[in-house]
Amino acid sequence: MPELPEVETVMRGLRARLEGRTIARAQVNRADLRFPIPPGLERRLTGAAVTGFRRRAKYILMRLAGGDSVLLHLGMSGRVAVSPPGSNAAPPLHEHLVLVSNEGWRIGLVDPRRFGALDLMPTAAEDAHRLLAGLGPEPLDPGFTPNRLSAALAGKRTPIKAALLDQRVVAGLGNIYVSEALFRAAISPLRSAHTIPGARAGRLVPAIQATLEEAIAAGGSSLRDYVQPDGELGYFQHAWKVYGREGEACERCPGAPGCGLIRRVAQAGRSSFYCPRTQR
DNA sequence: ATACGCCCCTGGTGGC
DNA sequence: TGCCACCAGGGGCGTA
Repeated sequence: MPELPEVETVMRGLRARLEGRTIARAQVNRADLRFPIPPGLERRLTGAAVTGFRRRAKYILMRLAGGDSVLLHLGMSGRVAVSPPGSNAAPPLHEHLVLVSNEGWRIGLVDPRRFGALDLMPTAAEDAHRLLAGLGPEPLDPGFTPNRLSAALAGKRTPIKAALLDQRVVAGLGNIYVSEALFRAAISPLRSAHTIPGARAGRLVPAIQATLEEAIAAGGSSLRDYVQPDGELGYFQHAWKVYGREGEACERCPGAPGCGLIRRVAQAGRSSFYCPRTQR
């Protein structure tokens, strides 16, 4: 799915077409996503002025004049398709929500697997929403420090890979960027989380931040169904050092004697990629 | 509290 | 060409 960089890219695409505009038309085509789209959403959106956007973890929040916020989560396969006024291409399959702005831009939420979600809540209570309430720190905020991460990992016997996927520890990382950040920090995904606090956390925090910032600058990673809202592909997938590179030589040790090849292991049912020689 | 397996759902890919 | 197993960016739930 869209992880933090992809969600950030999608949020910016929505902002460019909807912030300061009005939703002229809203249509729900299919309500049974991860949980049902609230029955009142269509009516609440129609005619609403959009005042702003915010991202929290992998969630997008769209604020409406009048005090409500729409929560959008893309799940594994969700994407947003934005098309300009006058384009009359056939709507894509699995387009569950369509918005048309007062300027005629068409915004479709497409999600084949329907693991995504839409909800409606008062803007003042955004952070109290059950899906947002337990989230850990934003990795790109100043509050995400080695000390904060160390405190969250202290005493955890679980592998660092699983700990970083836990949205209560840090919010917004997913399977791709955890592998990439651990490579950058030269830490094995198999290492127990309680051994990270200290110097390793000092490497890991900037590694997570640099990985995410570079991915955002590249428009995210494109694979399977992810494209930016304007239809362009993100291109960070070309910068992956380990994800999806099983059997290739690690770029930190190509050709070196005893050079390890990138290895794939399953942890908690998800693939982790790492270089067994340089990641310890 | 914590950790793991399983489930939600559709589609793409590669092997036979 | 067809069929089938397996895999996929998330996350919540029940069970130990």
